[in-house]
Amino acid sequence: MFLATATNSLDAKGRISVPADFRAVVSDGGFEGIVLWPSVHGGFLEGGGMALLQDYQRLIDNMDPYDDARMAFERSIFAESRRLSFDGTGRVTLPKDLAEYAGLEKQATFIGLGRRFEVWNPDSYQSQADAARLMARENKHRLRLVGRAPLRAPSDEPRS
Amino acid sequence: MFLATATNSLDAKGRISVPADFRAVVSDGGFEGIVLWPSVHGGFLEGGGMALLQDYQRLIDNMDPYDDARMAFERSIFAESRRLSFDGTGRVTLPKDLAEYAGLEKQATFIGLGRRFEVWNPDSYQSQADAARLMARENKHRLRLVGRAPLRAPSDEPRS
DNA sequence: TTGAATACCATAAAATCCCATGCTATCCCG
DNA sequence: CGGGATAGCATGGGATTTTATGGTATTCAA
Repeated sequence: MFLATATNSLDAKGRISVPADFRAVVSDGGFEGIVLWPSVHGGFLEGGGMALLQDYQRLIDNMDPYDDARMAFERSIFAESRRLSFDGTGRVTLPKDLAEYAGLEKQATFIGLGRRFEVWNPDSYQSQADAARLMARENKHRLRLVGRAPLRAPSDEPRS
Repeated sequence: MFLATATNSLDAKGRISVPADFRAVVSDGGFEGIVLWPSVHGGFLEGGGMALLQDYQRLIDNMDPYDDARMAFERSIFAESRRLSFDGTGRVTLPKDLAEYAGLEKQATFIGLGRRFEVWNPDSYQSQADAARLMARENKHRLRLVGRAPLRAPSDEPRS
């Protein structure tokens, strides 16, 4: 699972260290590296290991061949994504167009989001994070762990 | 289940012993350590084992992919949380930013809350606990309603 | 041959491992 | 019941390894 956030530097050759925790996660897909693509949600990158891509593949296989969403999916993820392998010390070289798309220059922030991660310009991310925190607080009631929760009155988590 | 509370010391390197009871609980997720994140409810930390995070993962997986709240949760839970593994004697190293967020210096109090736990500055927790007790006393008449199931339980109706 | 991409080496800082010690609760046996 | 042995726990410090990052060499192709 991709967790935590870390900000690392891009060097003159466009190389950047992938956080060690993330490297440990992607080692399962059989490919020593990550996959990155420009996000359809905004000016940042999304990524994961090969295992994630295989999950998406399986998802798409189950969609109707002429479903619009399917084609959008195929185009926006598979067609746009790059396979970047680690060098000896766990860095990848960021293709120029991806760096440009996400506005990455000196540094980049890796954000762990469970199954996948995102790569942001550090400054742009800050405001995102603040907004997310606010919204999470306002919607906290939706995070109840109903699956394994014992039978109890519908009051909120006993945050005492 | 995380139960009871314990106060342990932070050493010069930022290490702190996780209460032995808690260590026994988290061993299930396959990862020998805990996960901690800054609470959105106040200046303290929340934590649990990997199993708890997997529960959240499952919950989020079932939300609409385009739901704004979903992204907010991903960002405020996965992105903010840290995976801290035990050393040989059951300690973890508290990242500086987390310690700072919760105002932890010499000591920290672990509070078991069943499925998860919290980590507080001992002083803050004390005053918070006092306030909670006071509020509980002032509102004790409301407590009668809390334990009750929404559709009335067979045992607790006075049945005049 | 020149440029770009890739592999290899070096280093400082940070995280991790490993061993030692005092304390406390528990057990066991007289 | 008592007192010593024992095991588990919290804590301290030094040694070792990993990580992030910079630079240099080498390969490959145009």
